[in-house]
Amino acid sequence: MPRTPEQFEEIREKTKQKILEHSLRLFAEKGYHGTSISDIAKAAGISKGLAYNYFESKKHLVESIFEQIHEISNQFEKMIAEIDDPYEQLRQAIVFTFDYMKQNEEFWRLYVSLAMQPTVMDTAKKITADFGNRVFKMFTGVFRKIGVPNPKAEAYILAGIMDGVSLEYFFDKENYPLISVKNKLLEKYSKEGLSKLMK
Amino acid sequence: MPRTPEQFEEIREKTKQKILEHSLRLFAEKGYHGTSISDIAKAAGISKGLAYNYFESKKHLVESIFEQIHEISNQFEKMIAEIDDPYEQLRQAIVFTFDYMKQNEEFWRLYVSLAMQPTVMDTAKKITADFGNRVFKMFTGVFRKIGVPNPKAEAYILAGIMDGVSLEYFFDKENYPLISVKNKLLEKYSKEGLSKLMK
Amino acid sequence: MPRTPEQFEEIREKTKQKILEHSLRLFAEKGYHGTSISDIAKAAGISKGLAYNYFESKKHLVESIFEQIHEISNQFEKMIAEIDDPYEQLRQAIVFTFDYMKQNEEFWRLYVSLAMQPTVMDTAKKITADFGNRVFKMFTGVFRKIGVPNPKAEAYILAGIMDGVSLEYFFDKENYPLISVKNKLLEKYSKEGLSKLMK
Amino acid sequence: MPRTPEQFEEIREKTKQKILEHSLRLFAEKGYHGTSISDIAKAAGISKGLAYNYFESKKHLVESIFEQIHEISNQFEKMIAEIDDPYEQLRQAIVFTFDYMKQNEEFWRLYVSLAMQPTVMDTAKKITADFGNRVFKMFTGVFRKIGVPNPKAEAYILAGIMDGVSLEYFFDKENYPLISVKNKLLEKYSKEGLSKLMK
DNA sequence: GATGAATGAGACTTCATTCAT
DNA sequence: AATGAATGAAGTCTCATTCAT
Repeated sequence: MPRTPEQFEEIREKTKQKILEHSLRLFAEKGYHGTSISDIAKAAGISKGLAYNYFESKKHLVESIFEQIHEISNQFEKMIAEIDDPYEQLRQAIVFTFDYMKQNEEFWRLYVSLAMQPTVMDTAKKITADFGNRVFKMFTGVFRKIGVPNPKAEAYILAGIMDGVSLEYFFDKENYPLISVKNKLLEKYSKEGLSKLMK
Repeated sequence: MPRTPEQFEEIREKTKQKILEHSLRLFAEKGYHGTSISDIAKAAGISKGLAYNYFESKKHLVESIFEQIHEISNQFEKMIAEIDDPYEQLRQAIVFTFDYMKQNEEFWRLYVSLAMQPTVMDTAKKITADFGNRVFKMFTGVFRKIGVPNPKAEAYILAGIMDGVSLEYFFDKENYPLISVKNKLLEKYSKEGLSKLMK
Repeated sequence: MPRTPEQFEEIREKTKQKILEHSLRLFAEKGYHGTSISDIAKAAGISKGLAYNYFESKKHLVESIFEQIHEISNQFEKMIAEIDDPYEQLRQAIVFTFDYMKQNEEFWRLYVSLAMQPTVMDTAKKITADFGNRVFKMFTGVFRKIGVPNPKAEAYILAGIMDGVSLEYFFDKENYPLISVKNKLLEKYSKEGLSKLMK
Repeated sequence: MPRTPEQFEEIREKTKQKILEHSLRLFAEKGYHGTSISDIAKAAGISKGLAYNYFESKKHLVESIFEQIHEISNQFEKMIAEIDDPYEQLRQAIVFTFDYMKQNEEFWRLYVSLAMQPTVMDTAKKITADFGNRVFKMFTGVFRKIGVPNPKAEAYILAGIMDGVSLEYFFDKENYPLISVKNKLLEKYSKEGLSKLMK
């Protein structure tokens, strides 16, 4: 009994997801160079050859993972766009970042570890840059609306904080006081916090 | 007649420096995994074998480079220790970080790119953690002296900013408004900036 | 369609045998250190890389070969155990050794050449020691049954003869009077030979 | 004050001896391939370059060591030649072998471990063969004089015993009952021992 | 006589990728 | 769709030997 095209499609999708899942985990755990296609295939319970049926190359595979960032980017922008109050926008941006970081550790870790790797990925660089730009523009807009002086610099700093905090959190997850840092940031970037600065 | 020990020492020192220099550059440019000993030897104008006369492995080589961070760490601490006024301490810390970043781009870039790599280096991790701790303690002390609420969180945030800014600067050096960000930070962490927050 | 597991198994077995065969020959001919994986691969008509699909290192490869000694050891013991008469046991032991030596020259040569190499193989040492012990115990038992004075020393001497004769035979196969030596030994260790000694 | 030619000669001789000594030790301990010229130079307290001033190559060095066997050979033959009684000749040959083995362990160990190595040394092979032949001829002569049947085979066996015992002794020095084996052999090859066989 | 920096060939090993089935 | 044997390039590292001083 031959499978219907739909069944084939389903199998393909499932297998693809399995590969993505395990390679994300392994890349995050052992690094891009520390993870071989063999490792991934074994973890995903498929043959090495099959992996190439789904992804052209190791690079394409990691880039595929990386492209998830688009989705995040979209979610993020959509969420922000639905809010009117710029202070609330900031609050949600911070909350989202911290939540996402905690809930998608593997992805975030991979993202952080690869973004700085030269050579590995031109595409990744572009994707990262694109994401960075969108976030940055969003922040700039918000700060401008609020009326902060030099909103661009302020946006770069907030973006920097987000990146820096991620970096350090992943560097030493056990000891990082994530909640206390988050609260402090929410306070700093609240209406009260910002208005103090503007006096 | 053999060369004198001093002559040998001089040769060794020179060659060692040449290797360190070129490997720093290449690691920063193409990443640790993207740079082979062969590349380094070629760049340094020596044979592959000779590199191993100076560094027992590729890992040891990169660790050697990494250990410069101790020196920076010491410079940094010493400089800060010589200042009494906590506001001035903060100011100098920020200035130092930005200056160092600009003047030692290659090293800083390598540092940032390796610190997040799993697998590669236990030593690097330890060195990085150590450096991070020292900076963090220093910041905490300063903020406590100033009387900021929750000085620990404040220290983590400032450390995060430094890391995040570095990250983003190196990610897109051409377009990053380093000076404007630096000034904004100096303003935020000046006596006036901080006292506004504490009201 | 992928090959069936059986087909894969068959391929693996064939290739593995090919590698073992050629490496045994080369190790015996040119010594362990004188034979590179490259040599073996070339001889076996496979790529260097493939050799590592079958044996995780050069050491493991030679150890794999070496482990054949277990089989010999077992054959030897089984054969001896099936005989009741101790004189016949001795006779068969001698015959077996000489026959095996002639029929498995390469293996025997490798065995002899490696057993004495320091450094190369801890495993080989253990295997060799184990084999030696079993043979030695067997001989001791036989001599004790026969009632020879100091059966232990006698066993050590017989074992020594076997090793020494192998050594010298392989050292100069062309000229070694293997048959005449064998006969002499059979005579010495026959019922008549031994009973003369005990008078 | 320039050195006299004699002084130079003395220095040369001393240094040469030092190199020979340490390389013998290291070769015996770690094997020929496991010992580098660097190791030897370090152990002998000289520079790598200097070693090449004394020995053309690593091969030549080990061959130089090997040539000591000539001396032994000569000592051995001279000693035997001075004895008239063939039984006493055998006795002394056995005693000499065991004594030499104990007193020159390193050399003997190297000899045993290298004699079987293919590739390494053509010269060593020749030297070894030469030594073997002389011993063998001597034994044959003795057995012929005594009137043993098939003196050649008997000589091969005795030579084999000597080699085999050495091999096994060095393989597990701690546990080898060298004295008891030696006594047994002296007994076997004494006038009484041999005459029993000839009845 | 003496040094040790420097070379370069070659060894072992890994791994992304291909391909016959 | 699926397998895993097979390839081959490239990488790390070692070491006998040379050579300028």
